[in-house]
Amino acid sequence: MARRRQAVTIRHVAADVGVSLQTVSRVINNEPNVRPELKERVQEAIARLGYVPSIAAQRMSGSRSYLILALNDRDRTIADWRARQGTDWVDQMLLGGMLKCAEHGYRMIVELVDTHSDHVERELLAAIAALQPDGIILTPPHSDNPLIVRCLAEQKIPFARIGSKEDDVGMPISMDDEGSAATATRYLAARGHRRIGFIAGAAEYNLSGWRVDGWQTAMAEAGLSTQGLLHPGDFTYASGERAARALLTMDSPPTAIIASNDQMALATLEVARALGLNVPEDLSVISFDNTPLMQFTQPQLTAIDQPIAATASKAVELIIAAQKGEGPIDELTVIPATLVERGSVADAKQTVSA
Amino acid sequence: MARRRQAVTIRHVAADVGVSLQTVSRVINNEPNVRPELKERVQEAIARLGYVPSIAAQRMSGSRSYLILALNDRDRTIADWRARQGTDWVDQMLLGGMLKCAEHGYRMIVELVDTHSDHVERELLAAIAALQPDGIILTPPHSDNPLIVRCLAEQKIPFARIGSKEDDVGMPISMDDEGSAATATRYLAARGHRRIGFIAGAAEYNLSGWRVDGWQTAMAEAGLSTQGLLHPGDFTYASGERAARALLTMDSPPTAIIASNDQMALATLEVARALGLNVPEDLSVISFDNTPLMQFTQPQLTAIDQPIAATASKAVELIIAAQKGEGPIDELTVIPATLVERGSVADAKQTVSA
DNA sequence: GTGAAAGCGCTAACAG
DNA sequence: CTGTTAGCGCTTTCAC
Repeated sequence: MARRRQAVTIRHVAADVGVSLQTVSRVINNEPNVRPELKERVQEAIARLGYVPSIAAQRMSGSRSYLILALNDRDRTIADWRARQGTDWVDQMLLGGMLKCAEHGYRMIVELVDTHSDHVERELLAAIAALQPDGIILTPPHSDNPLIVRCLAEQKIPFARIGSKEDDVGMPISMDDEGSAATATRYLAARGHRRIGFIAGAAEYNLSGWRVDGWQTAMAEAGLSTQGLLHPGDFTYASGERAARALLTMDSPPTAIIASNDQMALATLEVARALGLNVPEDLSVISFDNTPLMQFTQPQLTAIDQPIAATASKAVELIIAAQKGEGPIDELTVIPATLVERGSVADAKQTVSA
Repeated sequence: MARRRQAVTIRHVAADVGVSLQTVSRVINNEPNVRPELKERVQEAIARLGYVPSIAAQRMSGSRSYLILALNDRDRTIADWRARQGTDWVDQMLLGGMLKCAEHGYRMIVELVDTHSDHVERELLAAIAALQPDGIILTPPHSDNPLIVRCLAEQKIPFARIGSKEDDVGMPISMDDEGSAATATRYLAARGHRRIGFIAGAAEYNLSGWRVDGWQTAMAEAGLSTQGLLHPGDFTYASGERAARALLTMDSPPTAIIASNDQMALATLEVARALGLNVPEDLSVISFDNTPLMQFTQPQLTAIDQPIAATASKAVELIIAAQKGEGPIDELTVIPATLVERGSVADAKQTVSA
């Protein structure tokens, strides 16, 4: 393979304009101390010559790499891709994150890391050493993985923690899990539901707990009991099936169920069907995440939409700001989630008791 | 921001073992001229110190960048992401391409380029100058965009052309569009269908034509006429709707329709419903692509599955091989596609005529 | 087989 | 305000 060299370098530009490399460098990086007139001439030459700085060289000389790593959990991500169930988490991250990166001349690289591996740190350090990214975006469940978080803190790389509320290190961004769970609960209560079941997500994800909290808060607000109405799950279809079956076969079963993700909501739909319950007439269902499938179920599912793109976009902004020396923003950023109304919720039937 | 430097460099390793930088470099790159015993000691030190070469530095000194660019059409990709219809093209590319990259120590960067822009070349050149990738994967419709192809050929960067059959420059890889269209057609013919309609894809994509070719070939084989059974489309739902309506309202309409992508198949389903036709009893439908949604339509759609992951994986292999100086493989690589049987195809009804 | 020297394209630090 | 100098970490020559 022929050794490929930069076609046009800072040198060419400098020679063309008749200034030093430094001046060109200053113009590129929008630094002060260049006369407007000169700056303009340099910019003209850059455009005319089609000069684009080499990221590798910029990184080498100790400046930015213009690279942001988006760290996702290896097993879960690959499983989602293989399953082809329409889970578009990565797409939404790219939509929000990558486009925001592009606005600032950055690139986003998706990196998969096994959160359970005993050498997470080594994997991470290797990626950092190889790429020298300017920032890292952690997604659940990495966002609260102490090994990863500590490792990054030591490296002094700005990092955003999506789905985390820990503000000890890094920049936490939550999608308002608690608030949106409460919203869903209130929405059901307003329709007359008194017994609202809740299927929790994997305990490994902190957001699972917040969703439960939101439900409990709203239930308490409405003066409703949660006794026996909470069932654990782990985000898988199978766990949703077990939970839904347990909830729907109990004495005085719930008339509405909130599932902590789409797969478990899908399972709930199926269990209801098997039990001869019509959705939404006999059972209202609300799911979390709102992946594309939710528009194609029978009936279409009312769901809490996770603002993944907006969150990823915000994460990139925070990183770039931190990188500019504006210091990491360690207060929690909350991106609001919304309830998408579809066809899986109906008013509760009139109770027989007076 | 503190100027971040490599924690452990080739220098540390060299000093640790007591050899020159050169020797360490040779070991890293698996080059000859290092005694096995020495090589082992160096490798041990690398592992112990946790040394990982800096990609930026490697690129700087004229070697590989270990970066592969996956070029997708900006508008279409963003539209798909925004629509949240479950189109998982990018995911499947990552699944196949990124994992294959990882096997070889490469990274894949997704890059969006507007194929219609009059400065495609400038955009492309800018990405190349900035990233200095070792190879580029072109996806439709970029794969046959003469501006892009010529530009890359001049840059002497190995590039794969997914969905192309042009072997003039670059490495073409097709997903057997013609063959799989023929497969679908034969599958329907074997079930007694004599009038099989075909909705073509956007003319801008060469593969649209190949799919038509495959259909025509198989129809001819079976001694069936294609007269009036071909209708243009452009991959959008709206165009599928128009085409399906035209086909189904003609005199002696088709009893089966093959749509060149999922959106148009979805539209066909809807038009059939509007026309009071039951699928599959009155009309059989086969779609192309097999995005996740196809499992959730009513009925589930029988579809030709596009082996995107396998294709992307192959593209990465070709690039890495070419990069190693094994020279570009310019013969067409064909990745076989398969027909996924679901519920949208039934035997043709007995014709009334004896 | 192994090592020393030079330089990739850029920026930080310092002079002027 | 502008230019000069000295590397960043690595690989390529080219000696030995």
